[in-house]
Amino acid sequence: EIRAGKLVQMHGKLGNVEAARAVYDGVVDPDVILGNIMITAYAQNGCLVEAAELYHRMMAKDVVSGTALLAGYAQAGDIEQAKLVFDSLPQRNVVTWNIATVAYARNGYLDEATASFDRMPCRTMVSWNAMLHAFSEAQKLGDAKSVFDLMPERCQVSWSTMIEAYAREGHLVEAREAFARMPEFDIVASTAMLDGLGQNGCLAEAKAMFDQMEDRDIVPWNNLLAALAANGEIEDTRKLFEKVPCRNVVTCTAMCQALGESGRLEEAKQVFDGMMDRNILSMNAMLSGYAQNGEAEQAVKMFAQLRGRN
RNA sequence: AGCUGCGUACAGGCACA
Repeated sequence: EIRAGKLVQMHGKLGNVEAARAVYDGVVDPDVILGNIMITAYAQNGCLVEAAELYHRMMAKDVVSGTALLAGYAQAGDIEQAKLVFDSLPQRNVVTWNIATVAYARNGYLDEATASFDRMPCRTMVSWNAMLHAFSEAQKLGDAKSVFDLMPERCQVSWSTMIEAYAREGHLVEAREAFARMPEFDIVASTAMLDGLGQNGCLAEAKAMFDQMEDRDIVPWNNLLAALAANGEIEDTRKLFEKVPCRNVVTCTAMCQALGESGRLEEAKQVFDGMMDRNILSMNAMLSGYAQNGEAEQAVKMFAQLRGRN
């Protein structure tokens, strides 16, 4: 039964709801946890009707069942339904409250998010981090700082969120200071710092930060690439692009965009054609490349393709 | 009772903005 759970979960994560359901249906007497995994699989893929139906049909439910359903509506941005579900739940725990708080914040209801946070019976580190991030996103630096200072304890997520909040408002002094005060190294915090430096024109410092990083994943590469491109250093951008160990859509889209903006349409096209998986954003980059270089016809074609995807 | 663990739900960095 544990293996069935893993399977259902895996199919759900890959977006294959039918396969998940098939495995679930093959289990004779599914227990609560398996049912919860199935609800999650539905919820994460936007199958909210099915998720709700399963929830209501399940004989044995626990607090996770309802919370998983709530998470589905929250993720879909359906605040109304999410609120209805939240109010109807027989039990709520701190995760339930966290999801409600984040759901409000993500959909622009910052006051409701704050109210939810304030009304929570108890808070975990996740609750505090979520609130911190909510203020950061809403560009309420002062509130973010208050949350950060009031938190009973801070983890790496807290620090990187705070650094990002500073950097996004251009408060590099504070960002650097927070970064220096962090107890241990963290890849995400370093990357946030690097990006902040790059976005605010401190190219040399961003480079230095990049060189200092020991375990870089793709994101710092992409950030440095963006910083170079924003500085108009198209040659260096191109050189760096060649060196990126395993490029992803973001890398290629940024490169394509930069090449288009600098009038190198042929190269932009090459990068675009070499991309493994294109999405709306990469197509949009190519489209604006055509548009900016007077290729109206190609631009229109790309636009048609882009619409075909929706 | 206490401690420890678990197959399930929640928070941080990149391209368009």
